[in-house]
Amino acid sequence: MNDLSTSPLRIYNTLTRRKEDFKPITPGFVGMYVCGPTVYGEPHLGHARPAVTFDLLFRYLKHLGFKVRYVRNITDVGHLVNDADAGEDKIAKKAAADKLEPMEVVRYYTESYHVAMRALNTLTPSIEPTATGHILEQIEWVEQLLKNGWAYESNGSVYFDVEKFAQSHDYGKLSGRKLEDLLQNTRDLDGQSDKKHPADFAIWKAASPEHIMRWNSPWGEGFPGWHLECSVMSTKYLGEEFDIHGGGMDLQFPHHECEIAQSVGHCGKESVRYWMHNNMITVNGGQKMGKSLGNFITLNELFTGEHKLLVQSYSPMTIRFFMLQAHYRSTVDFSNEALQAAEKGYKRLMNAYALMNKLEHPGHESGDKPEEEKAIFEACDLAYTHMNDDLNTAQVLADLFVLSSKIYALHNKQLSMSSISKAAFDKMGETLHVFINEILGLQEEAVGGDDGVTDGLMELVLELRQSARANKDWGTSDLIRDRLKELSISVKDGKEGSTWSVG
RNA sequence: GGUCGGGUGGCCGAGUGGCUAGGCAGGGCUCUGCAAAAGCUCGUACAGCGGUUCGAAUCCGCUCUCGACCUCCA
Repeated sequence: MNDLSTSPLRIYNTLTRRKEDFKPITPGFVGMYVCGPTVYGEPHLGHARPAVTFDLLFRYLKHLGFKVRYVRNITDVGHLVNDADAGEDKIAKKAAADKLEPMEVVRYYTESYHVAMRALNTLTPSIEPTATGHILEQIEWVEQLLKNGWAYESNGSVYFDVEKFAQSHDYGKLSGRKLEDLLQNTRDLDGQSDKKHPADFAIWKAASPEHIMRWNSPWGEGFPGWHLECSVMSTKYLGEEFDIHGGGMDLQFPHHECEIAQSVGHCGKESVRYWMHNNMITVNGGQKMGKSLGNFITLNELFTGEHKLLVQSYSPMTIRFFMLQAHYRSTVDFSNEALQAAEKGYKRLMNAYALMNKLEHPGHESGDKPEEEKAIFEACDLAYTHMNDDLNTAQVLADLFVLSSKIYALHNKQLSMSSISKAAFDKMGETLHVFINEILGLQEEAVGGDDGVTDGLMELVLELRQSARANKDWGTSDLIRDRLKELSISVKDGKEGSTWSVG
């Protein structure tokens, strides 16, 4: 385990609205639960943000030496369309429209989600439970909540009694809401509900005749209320008390608020120690992304460039880098200009990293430029300091760019290797490796074969070109460079010979 | 309307009382057969108006503006 004594990991807890030192319930172990996707459509930018944010946390916690169990659910039942007509189950509607079984829809989009998440280099969660796989457990929770007096049955549905709960508990503490305010805003709306109080929420919902996703229960055929699955599955796999619960800010209310109420109602205590919420994604200058606005971009469209708002394609790593350049609690705005900037920045960083691995240090124990030495050690330390400060990846990347500059300078002989010690050189390489690969999850984008054939061929081509250059045969030399350029291979001539890269 | 969170240089985006964020784009210089890359360097920003302070992008108030959530419901 790394030494945390200098600066402990601090994370922002939505519950307290403060950054807190992270201390796991069981030393050495961390349980984290993150709200995953509802699989009724193509994965889009909105899916990428929490996935990357909590992948980052997962990676960092593991790097710090914790044994982490990361649970991210797949919601595959009973989802309503909220950007179209109200009152329709998203998955059921999609299934009806395409004449498919609901589970065919679920299967298809779960796979799409996994493919996109792999492309973004997110690690597979330890457990990825589905709501449909936990119907029995959810029914048991409903029964327990009824038994504990926190719920009531009404026409085949079961509702959580928020009004009663609020009398003895602070319902709304997570999102800063008050029950009275909620009442005010709901009073004049549809009063034909089975609910006693407008703020009550369904934990079991009776299925209407046309509803195709339905299960038997003590209250008749129906399906579980959507807040329930997360409470049930998180506590099943992480225990009645666990460390971190994450998700998008949009889920704070009502979803996470309801989870708290359910957990208290069922377990007699709150389950979650640290609530973490990533901010949302906007498009083209702060517009929210929505199908109705015509700026809804799926990840696949981003990867291929096939969308009317996109002037080019953007690779998965560009997207990941772009999101990491912002802090996870800030909104991040997508535009072609911003993405192109990110693409270049990403390549600059990765190129520096590749050069680092080719550089060799003679081995002397002290350098003759103490200020360079100091700058390197400082940047390496700051990377950890900034990461520990609520995962401030924007600053971490800035620190890594400081190191990048040193590497380029060393590579171009603008900075002599004699300037820095072996220790500084090694520290720099180690820091870059750990942060880029392990923590930030950035990787070289796969191009061509990695069987050594491409490398060998390029070596040969560049050797031939080098001999042409030695003969001042600029025609041949430039022809080779131009033709390679047409194949998207850039050749750069340096003092120590030429290097090539794709893109 | 209610609750909460934002508005930073050409673009993106850190930063919460005084010290260079960083990336991209642009100008200059160096290197270079040319090109590219890279290094050095320049720009000197903090929505507006007041206030607190020796000193504010950073704290307080007001205004403007953007966004999230706010019946049913994953």
